[in-house]
Formats: sequence, structure tokens, C-alpha cells
Amino acid sequence: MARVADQLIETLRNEIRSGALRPGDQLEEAALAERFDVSRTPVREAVRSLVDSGLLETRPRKGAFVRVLTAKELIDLFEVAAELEGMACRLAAERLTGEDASSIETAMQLCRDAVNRDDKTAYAKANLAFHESIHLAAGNSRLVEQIEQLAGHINPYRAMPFQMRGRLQKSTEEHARIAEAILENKGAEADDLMRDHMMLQGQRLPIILEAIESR
Amino acid sequence: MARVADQLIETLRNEIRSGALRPGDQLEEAALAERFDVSRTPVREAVRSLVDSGLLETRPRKGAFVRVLTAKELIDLFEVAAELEGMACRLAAERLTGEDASSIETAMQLCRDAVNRDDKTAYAKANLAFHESIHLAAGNSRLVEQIEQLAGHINPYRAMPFQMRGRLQKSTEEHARIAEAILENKGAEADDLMRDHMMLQGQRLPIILEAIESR
DNA sequence: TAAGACTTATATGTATACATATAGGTAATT
DNA sequence: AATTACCTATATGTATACATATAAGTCTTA
Repeated sequence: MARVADQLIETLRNEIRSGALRPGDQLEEAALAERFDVSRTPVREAVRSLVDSGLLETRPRKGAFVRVLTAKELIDLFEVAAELEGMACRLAAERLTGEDASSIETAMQLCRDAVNRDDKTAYAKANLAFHESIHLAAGNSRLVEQIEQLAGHINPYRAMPFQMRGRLQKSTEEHARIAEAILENKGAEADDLMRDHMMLQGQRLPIILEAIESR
Repeated sequence: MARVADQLIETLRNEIRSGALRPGDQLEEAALAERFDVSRTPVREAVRSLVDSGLLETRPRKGAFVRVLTAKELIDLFEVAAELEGMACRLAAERLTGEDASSIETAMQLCRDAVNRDDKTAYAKANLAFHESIHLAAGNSRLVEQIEQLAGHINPYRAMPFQMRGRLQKSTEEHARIAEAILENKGAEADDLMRDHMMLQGQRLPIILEAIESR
């Protein structure tokens, strides 16, 4: 990872993820080259790579822009992500080891703690840890890759704070039920619960999209 | 698509898909540049892109090679592909339009014809058309993208002819049941049938891998 | 003022020139 | 013969120089 191009990819990806670069923003090759004090070559490489991965799009003769997803594209994305997260739960339940079980329980407890303290930052982190503990337990690294790829596309649209009142509490309760199903090796149930859980998030999409359009 | 780099990507992708380039084969930048009579720049871009997409891998200071998947990686791949193909069937059953229904039936008939004529080439084509008709009916373009991405990785390992006796017939019968479930709007059933169908293919993996190792 | 020709800045793609690190081979030394 | 020092070809990454097409602005002319 000594390559400038790789650092650029990382940096840009983070800026997109964090919302510093927002959907629709332009990325000018020359400007980036100057900003990072490198030549166009590694910049081009980074941009190409991000275009390949779908995070950027190029409008012919215009330049590269942070990709703007349509409502339909976002919904499709969510639908696939929900399916794969559900699959991860099913596999986790089927293949659970003792170690996996305790990671899941630990992450679950972190979520509860964060909710009790009403610490949204901690919750975000714990939430991620919860999902990751399940991914690990599923024992399919390609599945994890695919999920992460999809998450990378969804994240820019999550940058805005849309924590509805009481949603954190609800979300944690759903997590608890999912965790329970996995720990009891009820794969099909865990699958369904996770899919529903994800889809509840997805239902907030219209609100999110509206907020984006009007900014 | 006027770019040399894009043509290179296409060409190399096809050569990998078709088996002209086999897992483990090296791709030398200089050699490719000479072969296509272009400079290293577009070659590098193409190689980078294929590495990003996972079709190639680079061994540090060695060069780029057609990626070799381990047995575990292939199994993981198949597992995810089976899930998504199943999902496509479920969605297709739920969202089926009259047009979708007739495309599926048409493709199904093409499969039957190919089997009756024992025409393996025609079958391969019809089989693809069958899957694609379902993908279209699922109405989720991201899902299709993901499936195609996975297929691109599985294909190099399908290049070898491994049509077991009678498998074509069996496969078509499975297709018929899947099609029937979709046309009757039985989403869950279609999902399960397709997943099973895919997994039967997956079970041939050990044989395929053995064949690869020993060549 | 409006339509069309013209110009320019920019995006884009490619080629070439360097610079550096290292894998793998060669030579030297024991 | 084996180990080590050394050397060289190659991979790799970056910079720079061109070349071309076109979007967008400017100017001309009616």
C-alpha cells in the first residue's frame, strides 16, 4: 500500500463515505493532482478504480462525479444487501462455533450499553461490530466481500443523521431477537428477522432521498 | 468504448472466460503492450481494472496472473451465487408480468429443444437465456449485476466440459419445476428450487478442481 | 438581438522517460 | 560444494509530454 494511487483511493473513499464528498460533487483530475501534490497518473488510476467500483461516475467530457443513485437503484441495493445479511445470519446459525457465539453476545452487549447511555457514536460502532460478528460466523468470505461492497454504496446516503426517536431502542430489540435465533441455531428464523430488520432501514429511504434532493 | 484500455479489458476478460487464459497464467505488461501494439499505459490500466474486479491477482514484484481460486473460495462463490439466483426467482415470482412469463416460457422451451436434439452448445445458450429471463423478471438491476459479477469468476472453472451423462436432462427438469413455481407466483418455492439446482452444480466442484490441479 | 462560425479551455487518452526496489541469477570466496 | 556478496533484468510506480475531441464561451454578421 505504498502507492500514492492506493492512498488516494482510500482517502477519496473515506471522504465519500463520511459525506465530505457528496453525491454529485465533481472530482477534477488536475485539482486532485495539485491538492495531493502528485501527477495526474496516480490520480487517474484512483479515479478509474473508483469508477470501476461504482462509487464515481464519469460524464463524458465533463469529468468524474460522486455517483448519484436514483431512488430505484438505492432500493435495489438495499434489497440485495438485506438478502445477503439474512443469508449471513442463516449460515451463522448453521455453522456457529462457541467462539462465534461469544463474539456475537459481546457485540450485542455493546449495543445495549450504547443504547442505555444513549451514545449514538458508540451505538454506530457497536452496531457495526454486531453485524461483523455475524459475518465472521457465517464463514463465507465472499459473502462478506459482497456485503461490504454494497455497504460502501449505501453509506454515502447514511451520512446524514436520521436517527428517529426510539429507533435505536427498536433496532437493538431486533438485534436481540436475531442474535437469539442464531445462538439457538434457528437459521431460517434468523434469516427472516435480519431481512425484516434491514428492510425497516430501507423504508426510511424515501425520507433520506428527499433530504438529499432538497439540499 | 473507443479506449484501447477498454478493448484490452474486454479481450482479456473473454480470454479468461473462454479458457484461453487459464488460472495461474501470467500476464506480462510489456508482452501485452507489444502484442496489441500499444504503450504500457492502457495495458496497465486494463490490468489494474481486472485486478480490482478480482479476475487477476498481482504477486508483488512478480507480475499479474489470472487469479487462482482455492476450493474454499470457489465454494463460497457458489454459495453466494446460489443465494442470489434463488432471490431472483423469489422476486420474479412476486413481480411477474405477462411479458416476463412468456420470456421465461420461451427460454424454457429452447432448453427442452436443445436437450431433445442433444445439442450442448444450444443448451448452454438456452440455459443462459433461461436464467436471464428470470433475472429480468426479478426487476432488480443491482441483483443482476451482482450475479453477473459472480458468474464472471465462476466461468473460468467451467471452461472444461463436464457434462455428466443425463445431467442435461435432469437440469432441464429442475428448470421446468422452477419455471412452474415462478409462473404460479410461488416465490418461496422457486427460491428453494433454484438454490438446490445451483448447489447441485456446486457439488461438481471437487471434480472440477481436481481436474484443474492435475493439468 | 439572434444565429452561426470560431476559439479556447478542458477532459481524455496515450506514449515515453525516469526512478526505485527486488527476485533471481552470477560470481567470488571459503 | 555451499554460502555470501554482487549484479542485472524486471516489475512497478510516477512524471511529463503530446494529441485529440468537444463543451462552452466569444465574436461576427445579418
